[in-house]
Amino acid sequence: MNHRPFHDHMMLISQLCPSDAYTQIIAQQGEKKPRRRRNKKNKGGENGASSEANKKRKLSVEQVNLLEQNFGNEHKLESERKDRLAMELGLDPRQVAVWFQNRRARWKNKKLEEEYSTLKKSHEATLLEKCHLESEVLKLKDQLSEAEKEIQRLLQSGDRVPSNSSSSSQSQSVEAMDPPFLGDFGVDGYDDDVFYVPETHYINGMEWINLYM
Amino acid sequence: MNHRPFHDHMMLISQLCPSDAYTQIIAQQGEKKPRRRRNKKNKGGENGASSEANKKRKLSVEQVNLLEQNFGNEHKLESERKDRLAMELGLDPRQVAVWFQNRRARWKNKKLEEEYSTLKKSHEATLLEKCHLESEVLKLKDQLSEAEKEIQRLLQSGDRVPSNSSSSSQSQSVEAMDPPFLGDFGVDGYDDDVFYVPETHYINGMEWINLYM
DNA sequence: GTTCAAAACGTAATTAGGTGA
DNA sequence: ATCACCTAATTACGTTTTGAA
Repeated sequence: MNHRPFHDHMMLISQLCPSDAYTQIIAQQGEKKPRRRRNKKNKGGENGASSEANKKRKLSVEQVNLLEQNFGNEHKLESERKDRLAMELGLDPRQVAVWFQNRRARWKNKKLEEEYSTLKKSHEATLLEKCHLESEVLKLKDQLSEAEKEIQRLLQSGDRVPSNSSSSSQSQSVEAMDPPFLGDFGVDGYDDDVFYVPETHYINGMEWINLYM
Repeated sequence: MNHRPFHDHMMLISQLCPSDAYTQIIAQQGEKKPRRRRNKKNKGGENGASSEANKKRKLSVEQVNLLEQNFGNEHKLESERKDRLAMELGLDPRQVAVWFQNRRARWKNKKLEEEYSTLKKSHEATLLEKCHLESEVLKLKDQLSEAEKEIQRLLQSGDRVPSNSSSSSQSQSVEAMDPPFLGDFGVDGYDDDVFYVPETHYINGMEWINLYM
């Protein structure tokens, strides 16, 4: 065992002297919401705890638990909270800050993944609906052509009926409706005959709204 | 300046004995695609160049360039290549390996983001198509109902025409057509009277389009 | 079935660049 | 106009998983 080329020397000497370095922190700003920045002076003695020979990667589970808990409450970390946490955990405030930074980065990635799979589901559902609609369109076109045939038949069989008053010219107007909007987009195959919306009304569906909520 | 609390102690004790270790590598597997893992024996002296007092985080641009170039060719890194690269770059083979690992991780994230935006575009396009289809359906239903009305009119005005032979029962079948496929899926809202919603009226300001542009 | 080096994963820490008070 | 903090990218370490011998 121990086939690690370099490093592997002196790990986890762990934190020596946890005292000190948390002395001048905690007090000194009484505002409600400094909201951000400019909280401490904190120059001079940076650091402290853990000077020479500090190799301890990996925080303990309790430390991580507390950090996670705090992260759950609020992803941002004000100085006050940072210093309090650092003290409670026996860590350098800088470490706490770093932990939060990294945690936010991780969270962002995870969120991206979640959004991806959500979007994917949504996309698949929409594709299905699109299929439904396509077959619906086919069905309706079929029915329509049947109806047109029927009309032709009726007109021929009893061809002294003069009552073609209003809407018999529709069979032609099907292809020549003005597009209400969306003059041209990248979407092909809809360049003319877009969206219709003549005398009919209503709207339907609205399921798409779910996609955004 | 220099307010870095910890670390900064002996990093990279680095590679001593640079000799050897490239002796038994190169040869010895004649397969085309070992595909993964298990390439070399390569125990013992890792390392390469760059020795004492090595503070250098951050690889030089040339180093990164060469690494990137190699990564572009192939994301996987066989021991042979690793050792060759390490030698050329004056790095520890382990550093090269780590660099590749991290690079792969980065690449994965970037790919995710790309796929996300691709999927998103696709999704939006599909939504548009779906909208088109929905209006198409409305249009057809409108036309169909007009046609049905026309048929009724014709039947009534010339009501001694006995030629209702084949397809005159259609006026009812509008709502009761068997779905061509997709008997039932997880998609709700299509169970009955799909998309029709009789005389109601519409609206749709179409402001939703703003959500995508 | 066991072994074990490399891949994969998770995360700590550093650096650089940007921002606001 | 410095200072504290942020994001993003990097480097490296530690642990777990994996697959070929």
